[in-house]
Amino acid sequence: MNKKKLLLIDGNSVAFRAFFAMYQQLDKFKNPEGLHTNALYAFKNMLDVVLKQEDPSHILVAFDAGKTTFRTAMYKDYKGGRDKTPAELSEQLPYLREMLKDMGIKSYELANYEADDIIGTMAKKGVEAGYEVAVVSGDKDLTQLASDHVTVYVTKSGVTKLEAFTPDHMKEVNGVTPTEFIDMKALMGDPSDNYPGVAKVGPKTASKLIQEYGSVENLYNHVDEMKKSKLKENLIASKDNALLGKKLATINCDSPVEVTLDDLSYEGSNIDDLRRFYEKMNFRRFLADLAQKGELTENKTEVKKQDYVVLSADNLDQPPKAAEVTFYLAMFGDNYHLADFAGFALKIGGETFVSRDVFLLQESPLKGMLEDSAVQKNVFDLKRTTYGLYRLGIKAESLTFDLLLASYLVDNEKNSNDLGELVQGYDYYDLKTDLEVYGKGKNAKIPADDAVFFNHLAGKTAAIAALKDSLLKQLKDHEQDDLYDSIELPTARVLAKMEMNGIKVQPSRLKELENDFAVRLKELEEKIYKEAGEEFNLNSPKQLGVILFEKLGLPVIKKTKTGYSTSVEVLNQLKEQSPVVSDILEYRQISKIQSTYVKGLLDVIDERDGRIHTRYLQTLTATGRLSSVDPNLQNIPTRTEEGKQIRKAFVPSSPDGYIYSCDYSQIELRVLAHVSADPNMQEAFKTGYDIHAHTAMKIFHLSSVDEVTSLQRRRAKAVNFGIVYGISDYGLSKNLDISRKQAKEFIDEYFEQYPGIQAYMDRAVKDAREKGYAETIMHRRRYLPDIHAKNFNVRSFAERTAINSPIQGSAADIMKIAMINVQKKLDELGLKTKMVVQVHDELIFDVPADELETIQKIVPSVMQAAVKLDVPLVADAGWGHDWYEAK
DNA sequence: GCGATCACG
DNA sequence: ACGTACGTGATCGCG
Repeated sequence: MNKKKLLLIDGNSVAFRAFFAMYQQLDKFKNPEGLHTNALYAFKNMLDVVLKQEDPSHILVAFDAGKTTFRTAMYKDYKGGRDKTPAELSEQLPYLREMLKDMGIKSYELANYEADDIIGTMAKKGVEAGYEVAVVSGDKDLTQLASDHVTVYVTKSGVTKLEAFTPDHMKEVNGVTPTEFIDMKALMGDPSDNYPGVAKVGPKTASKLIQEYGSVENLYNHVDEMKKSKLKENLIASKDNALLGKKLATINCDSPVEVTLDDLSYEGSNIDDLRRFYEKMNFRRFLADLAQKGELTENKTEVKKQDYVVLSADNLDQPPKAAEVTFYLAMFGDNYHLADFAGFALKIGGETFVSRDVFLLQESPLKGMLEDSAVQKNVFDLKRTTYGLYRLGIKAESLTFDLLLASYLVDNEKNSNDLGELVQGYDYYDLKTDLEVYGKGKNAKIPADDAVFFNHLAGKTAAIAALKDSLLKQLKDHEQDDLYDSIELPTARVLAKMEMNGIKVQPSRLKELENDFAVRLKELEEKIYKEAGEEFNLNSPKQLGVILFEKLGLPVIKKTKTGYSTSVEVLNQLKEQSPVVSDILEYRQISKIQSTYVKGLLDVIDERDGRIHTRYLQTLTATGRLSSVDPNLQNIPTRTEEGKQIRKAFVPSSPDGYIYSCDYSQIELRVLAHVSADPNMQEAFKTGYDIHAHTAMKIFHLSSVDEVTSLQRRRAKAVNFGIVYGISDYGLSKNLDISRKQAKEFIDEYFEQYPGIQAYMDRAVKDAREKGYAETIMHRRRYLPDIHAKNFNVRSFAERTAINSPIQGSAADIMKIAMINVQKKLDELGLKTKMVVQVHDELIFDVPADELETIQKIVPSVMQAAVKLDVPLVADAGWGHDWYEAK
């Protein structure tokens, strides 16, 4: 291949990003000599992504040579006031160069010049010589180099995601061309490089000015013609700053670099050197990758060969008796309610038994073992395993270790439903991923070759057994053993039962709705076509946009990446201008209900028992909440009357029975009152006030809750919600459709009235910064590496998450405890009532008529007693002959 | 396979 | 000045 592609990497800035991208792993990534290795590791990950994406013929990684450069000669404070590079990072830099060398990649630095100048110079040379050039950096300074033949990639959240800056993209982001971006920077200044620019000029103003005048110089040629304004004064006052800024911001593309393009030719790694380097750094992951690559080119060096015995009807008595076994039940596909069985593996001590024939499990030696509570079972995915065995008529007992749950608690980011992938996160490489063994998409299948499949199955039990102790230790170190033993494991068992129960659905009620909605949709459709003057696909936002904004000429309120936005928010603002808009809104609403709920639910009723069996995902969310899939029963409509009708189809299993619903009142705000220890908010809950009215009274300075108007209450409610989300004046103003200034006043007054809340928010952010994670009342963690991000938006998002996660997550903890306790009570009392659905703060039960009274007594009280907070927990109940009535 | 949209807490 | 609310899943059109 003759393609000439030059890859230029800004070594310092990418290393810096790499370091902070894996900052929370700092202590984990150390080689045996105590050298930190996290930046090296992340840098290598970035290189892999870029090498694959760009497939360069030539590569250079440029480094800064030292503190003094031609820029410091111009302006001595250039890059002054910067924090010193952390020692944990600088110690890695020499090894970074060593790694690059082993990878066959040239490093280069030049006295008096920055890496940027080297890159600019080589990019220029490259383009002149007919190369396509790709530049990778951790900051945006280099984007000024973008041109027809130069694409600048800037790392985004972490280092393996890259944002491509082409001239077009520059124009979109900044409104100016890459070269004009220099002028923009000159006006704005750059706080991180420590030069000032013009007072009060940020990106918006700078972009506008440069779009108008083209350059700093031309701007100053015409500055006298500008209307009198503060901006004009500031521009004139800072002329020298702006001109200096331009010099500092301009990359020198004619630096005296001594390397030639030919020097940069990339021929690939020196595998032996690289292997030695990985060994020195203890990069087992990369070592495994090297081994796998070897597998592709040389003869097959399989993953570790497992020893196993194939079980059949003839040797079922062979597995020995034991107090502890590791068991894996293989089903093909995610939905274990319906998935085909594929086989199983059973590891007892050093022996592993495998088979494709899951019906062997129904034979007494194996069934007896699985149902024997004296035999502890280690598994991967307790709920899936329990459900699969239940389908085989086996009531599994003593599933006491679940690697999936343990790993989710230790670090939910490292978690995966694919065991092979999960264990790699724990440096275990003797198991392939399901993706590798089964394949992807519609080509995926269980391998026909026994040797391959059995090895994979046996490998799974080996991996579970191998990681058990380490995971248990990590749980202990995190003070999470109680969360694991007393909350997650029992919750999994409760959820398995709820999934088995399912909820009864009356298809006739959905069919009626289907017909009604079909008629209404048809009418609306015809009306809209008439109003629009033509037929089009109403479900296509693209086609709808053309009709509304081009044909009917309505004003464009918001744009999306792909075109006009036609969301509810936008359409609501256009309602007055054209009658067709209201009809479209109505069509959208009905159509959503029809396709997602009426048709969607009809499709998933189990014909065998007339019920819907959702699956709860227990190890998915970042906060500890559950999610519900196939179908999602946690978003059944409730806000509109048409939508609510869906709930009439959810019925008790006996005709005279009840659907009983019990939900926590304001659980998140109560958690906030508890964790913040704010006396005023605690007082409001202890007194039993309507919390939103109480907040309104406080922030609007009323003397009693009776004086609160409904508008004031609505606004106070929005503020309360906003607080839980990590409020901003902008978000609140948008939500309430008020000015940003007014929103800010509400927030300020709120903090005044509830001083503990502000303190909580500050503490939440500070704690997250120090510990690297946020934590719930039950010690559930959420890691927040972005809390150290330099990018304002990325960091702000992490800060809001640090505030929200303990609140949302603690509420989730509480609900899980409640579910366990309620189920325990149902069992103790031998009730036939079934817990059937959980919707975050609400539990739904299928209750026989004669148990209603008992349920009313026990459910709210057990929920309220789930944990003891500094404010009371309150649960409200409702019931009726279907879900609609149970409110 | 992804973005836009909209359903829920 | 920066540009935002927190957490989810299903459906549709479109490339």
